Amino acid sequence: MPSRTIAAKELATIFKVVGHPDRVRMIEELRAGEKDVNTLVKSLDLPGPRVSQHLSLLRAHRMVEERRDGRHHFYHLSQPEIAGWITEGLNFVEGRMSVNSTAIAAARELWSTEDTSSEPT
Amino acid sequence: MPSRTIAAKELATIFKVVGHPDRVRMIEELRAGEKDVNTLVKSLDLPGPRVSQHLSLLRAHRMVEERRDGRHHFYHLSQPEIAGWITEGLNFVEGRMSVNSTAIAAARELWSTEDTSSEPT
DNA sequence: TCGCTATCTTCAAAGATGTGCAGATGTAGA
DNA sequence: TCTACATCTGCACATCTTTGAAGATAGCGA
Repeated sequence: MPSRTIAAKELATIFKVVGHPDRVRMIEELRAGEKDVNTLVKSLDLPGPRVSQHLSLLRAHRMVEERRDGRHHFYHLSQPEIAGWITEGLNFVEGRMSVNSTAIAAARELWSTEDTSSEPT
Repeated sequence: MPSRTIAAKELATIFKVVGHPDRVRMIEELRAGEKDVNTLVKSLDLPGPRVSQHLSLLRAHRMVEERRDGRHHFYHLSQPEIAGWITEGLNFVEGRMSVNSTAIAAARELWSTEDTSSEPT
């Protein structure tokens, strides 16, 4: 199989994994640093099992890593730069139809400023 | 609906659209400039209707634009920079399991050098 | 003009995959 | 044991993908 076919398949996999609103939001939540499952459940306002499933998928694709402390499971991005890359996608969202572009601008504002990731002290 | 929810939904849509190997390859093919459908069919080695369907989806999301000349339908990226953005995703592919990383490196080589897009003379 | 061919799109149906939910099952601390 | 935290399982539902056949449009030659 030619290398560009392999690469296309792998890239598509990544895109597919990120291609869900809940998961996009989870990654953006984790941009600011590690969080435990319950915190995510509350801040995303989603049922527990659902968050758990999304995390399990992200974990399977090595996009997040788990750290356990007692009964708390903390997750963090294994490649924090991925959050910035995702945000860059907003450039291709703007200018498309059926989009409230002020909402996009606001989100970009929110997500570009919070880059306090994984830099311990 | 909060702006980050809207943005997450829109972003997820983009990711989902790009989240298919055929479509990744199509976008990378179009990076070098516009091509007609038959050329894509041959270079991707895919059945015609399938290419057409993928193009139709990309068109619906304003990622490509069509130009007709006789019986030929030419397509080009409406935002050529999107190809570079997709290639950046390779950074997050490398280092994951079950991936032949030399193939990824080769693909990056291929795709990063071909940036002769939409610059007419 | 008529028929033929090439190019491309659309449609419908079957199969594959992803999602959402509810309930059961771990796991750790009190 | 009881409770809180989190995951896992199985099923119904929805969406995506693939394929083949049919439809639209444009050029070409008799």
